Amino acid sequence: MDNLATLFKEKNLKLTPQRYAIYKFLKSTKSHPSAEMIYEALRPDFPTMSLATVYKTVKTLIELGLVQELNVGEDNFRFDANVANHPHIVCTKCGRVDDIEDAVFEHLNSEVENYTNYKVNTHKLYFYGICPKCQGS
Amino acid sequence: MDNLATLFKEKNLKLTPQRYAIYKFLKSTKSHPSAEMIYEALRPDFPTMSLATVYKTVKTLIELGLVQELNVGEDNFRFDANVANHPHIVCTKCGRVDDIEDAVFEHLNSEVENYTNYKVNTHKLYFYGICPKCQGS
DNA sequence: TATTTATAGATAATATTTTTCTACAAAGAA
DNA sequence: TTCTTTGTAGAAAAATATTATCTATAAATA
Ligand SMILES: [Mn+2]
Ligand SMILES: [Mn+2]
Ligand SMILES: [Zn+2]
Ligand SMILES: [Zn+2]
Repeated sequence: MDNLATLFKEKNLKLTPQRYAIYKFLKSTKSHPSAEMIYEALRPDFPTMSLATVYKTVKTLIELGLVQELNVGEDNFRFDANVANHPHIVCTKCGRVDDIEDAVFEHLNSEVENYTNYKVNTHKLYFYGICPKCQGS
Repeated sequence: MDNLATLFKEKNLKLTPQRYAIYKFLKSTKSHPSAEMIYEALRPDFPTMSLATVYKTVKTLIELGLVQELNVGEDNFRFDANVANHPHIVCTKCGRVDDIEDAVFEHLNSEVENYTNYKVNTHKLYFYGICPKCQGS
């Protein structure tokens, strides 16, 4: 979090309270929130902060390589402060998005180069199923 | 294409020229067009057709199981008349979306169940890279 | 023929995200 | 400290993709 100030300074960006709070919140959660969810979560502490600030900030954080964007097929984006490429799973019943821990699929990139003439750089992998909580009900 | 008429009749849906043309176009192409691209492609033959009709028709086709929706991370959806679950690759330079032929990743669903408590039903897998044409330039 | 039903197209509405504008505050220079 | 520059928050408007509403029409049905 200290190198955060350094990184912002390097890019001539200001580490404002709003930016700091949004990044800290994303770092603290595994819920993969949308812009709206970030906005609601920080509203108690930042009642004057606008949704546009959330959007502008996550965009800044993405450009800095501090956050990645997930597109699980909803009508909005979700954000993740874990910038390593890792797979996610979406509960099709309640909508929650979880990490799949310890599962590594990086070998898929080179594997798939046998089936295409593309130069493959990365991939996005989303699983869909029913979460433990929804399996009960 | 004959069972198409039967299927529509079963569901009390009318196989209108617009619907037929949209489905036929999707069947004929491997370009994974967006609604806008479908609209533009059919405009010469259907100059009065509205974009709303394209949206309503692809939705209908999806409900019938004749078309699937792709979300490669752009600001819009793309559509595919190949409804089998198959992986795609996106050129990050020119934006084209191609099938990855013959590569099967269905085993991933059960494989990933070892790493999560979810009941896994399906997945979406998108690769990103540079297409042969863009590698040249 | 008369009537019902589905739908194309026009238009308005919705939702998400981006842009514009302005006042302000932090940082830097004098 | 004062002056000046620069970056940004927030408000509001705009842009974009998609969906819903409404009506005339044409096909299907009675
Ligand atoms: Mn994650
Ligand atoms: Mn395809
Ligand atoms: Zn659930
Ligand atoms: Zn390309």
